[in-house]
Amino acid sequence: MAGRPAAKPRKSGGGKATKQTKAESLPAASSGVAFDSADIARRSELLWEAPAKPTRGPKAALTREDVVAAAIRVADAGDLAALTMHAVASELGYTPMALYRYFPNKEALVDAAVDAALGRPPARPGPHEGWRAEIRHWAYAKRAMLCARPWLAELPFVAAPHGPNWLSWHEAFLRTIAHTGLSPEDMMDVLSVVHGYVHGSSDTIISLARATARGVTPEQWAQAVGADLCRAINDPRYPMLSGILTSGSGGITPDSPLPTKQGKPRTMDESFDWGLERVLDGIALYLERK
Amino acid sequence: MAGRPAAKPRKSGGGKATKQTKAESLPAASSGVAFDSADIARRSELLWEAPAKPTRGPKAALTREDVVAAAIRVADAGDLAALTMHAVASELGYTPMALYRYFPNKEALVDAAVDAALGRPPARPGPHEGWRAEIRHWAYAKRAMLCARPWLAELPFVAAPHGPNWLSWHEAFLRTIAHTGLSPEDMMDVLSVVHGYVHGSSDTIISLARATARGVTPEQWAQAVGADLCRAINDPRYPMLSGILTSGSGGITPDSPLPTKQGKPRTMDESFDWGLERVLDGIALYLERK
DNA sequence: TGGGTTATGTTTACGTCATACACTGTTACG
DNA sequence: CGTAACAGTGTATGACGTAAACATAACCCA
Repeated sequence: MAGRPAAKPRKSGGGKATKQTKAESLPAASSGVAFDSADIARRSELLWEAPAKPTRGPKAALTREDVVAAAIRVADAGDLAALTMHAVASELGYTPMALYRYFPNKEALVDAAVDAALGRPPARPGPHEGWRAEIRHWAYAKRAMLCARPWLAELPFVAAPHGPNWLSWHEAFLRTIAHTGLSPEDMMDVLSVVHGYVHGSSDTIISLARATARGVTPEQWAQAVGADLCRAINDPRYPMLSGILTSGSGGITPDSPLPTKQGKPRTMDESFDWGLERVLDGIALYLERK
Repeated sequence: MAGRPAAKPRKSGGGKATKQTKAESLPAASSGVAFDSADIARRSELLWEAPAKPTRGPKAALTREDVVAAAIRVADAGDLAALTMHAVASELGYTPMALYRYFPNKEALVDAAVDAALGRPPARPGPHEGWRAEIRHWAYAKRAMLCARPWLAELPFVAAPHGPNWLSWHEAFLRTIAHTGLSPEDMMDVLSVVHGYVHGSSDTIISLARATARGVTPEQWAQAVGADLCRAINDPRYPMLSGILTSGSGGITPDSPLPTKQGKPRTMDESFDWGLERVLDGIALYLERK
């Protein structure tokens, strides 16, 4: 029963991805992110080197780009757990092992899919509106990108290999502060603080984005997360949290109001803006002092 | 061959964890983090409810705390991928299935291990040194905690269930700004911006911490990451990055200098401090304006 | 035009993982 | 002492990543 027609796509799954509705199985990241210095280097290598163009064998039916696009489609439709070799292969109508002709292992495929999914950074806003408006523009775009592809945020935020798009986002940021007179070290640190804030403070909205993508209404989601937090209320160990949560504000809210007390809790976007403005103020102060 | 003595630990592995030296297999988080509103609620439930104390059967040889402690030991010794039911069980000298008497599934065990691993937040610094020093203290402690247990940072940063320790860290933060006169909304947003910055900007040092925990010297690590970034040099698509990287600063550096050009690149701790001061400046400015 | 060579996709198999199920033995209440 | 509830075990199942072997297809050179 070995290899019948071969080199002919099987069209197994029927075309579309298996969808992997299997719900969640694992609770956590499964790591595997390489940290040996050699590993980091090897992983990046694959993001940059062009595939060797062979001339002898049969023509490849796919390209790396095809596989990456399929992987992104699968992850978009499900989540990071749905991104299996089987799912990607059947999305394309091939067997899982076919993918190994394009990527040496799953890690390499995911690395490539991640970089491709980052996409290009936003174009600079019209005329020169100043660094502040430009950083804001960049930060919103980054946040929107993560919300649009919540599975990217499922990746551990430890250093991943830096692909072309990853570098583009950083490059785009640096352009926003190119004319501020900052030293190279300062520029990198400004990048780090803004990038860090955007990344680190987006978890809640990303969680919401994921939930809504699965049909949970924002109200249901807020209810669940709120109920979770409200466990702290009346717990003497958490007097501050308790006070804030019962004050009618400070709750986690989607765009619609939360079913807590009165008050006007901020939406998540408003909270993000608020924090971003603090960060920008801090940077502005530094610029003034120089 | 079914169940011979039963209810007697097997001491299978010999005592210590299998170590799971298998290196990395998966490149990425495997998600599984629950996002249905019901799931979030159910997961938190397990973090708070005390296990039902039965009275009829034989005494349980372990407690949830024992299992959690073993899980943390396993994760500490390896990484998040090493944290398998098999590894935890054999760390304790039991079969994998024994753990299911304590936790309904792996997700619940990991949730519990994560909260336990967060530990208690730091004590407030001596006398009242002002909110700024207190936030700094908190931020350093959080960062140190993440570096000490890099596997925590492998978890996707999307909202996880909020256990007792998680709430304690937040509670401790709120105490640092309790006397600043901020509104509840502002307090939550200050928390969010600092927490977001600390979390989001720690990826590099956590990556380094992981690498060094595995025997990679900081120099080797910096070399590898630097070489990765340096791919951008001379690439016309990244003029800004290129310029910064060749300027001899802005490179990613451990505590020791990087083998780039001259200049005095900041250490990662210095960069973290720098960014944190910007954030604090922004908050201070807001306080002044009120 | 026809072998040799090499790359392609498939089949099969294996090891790891989480975990369902059935089982044996244990405990303490009635 | 019986019996019901529970502890830990063995086995099995299905998903996953991927190694190895294979059958085919395209190209090269003769």
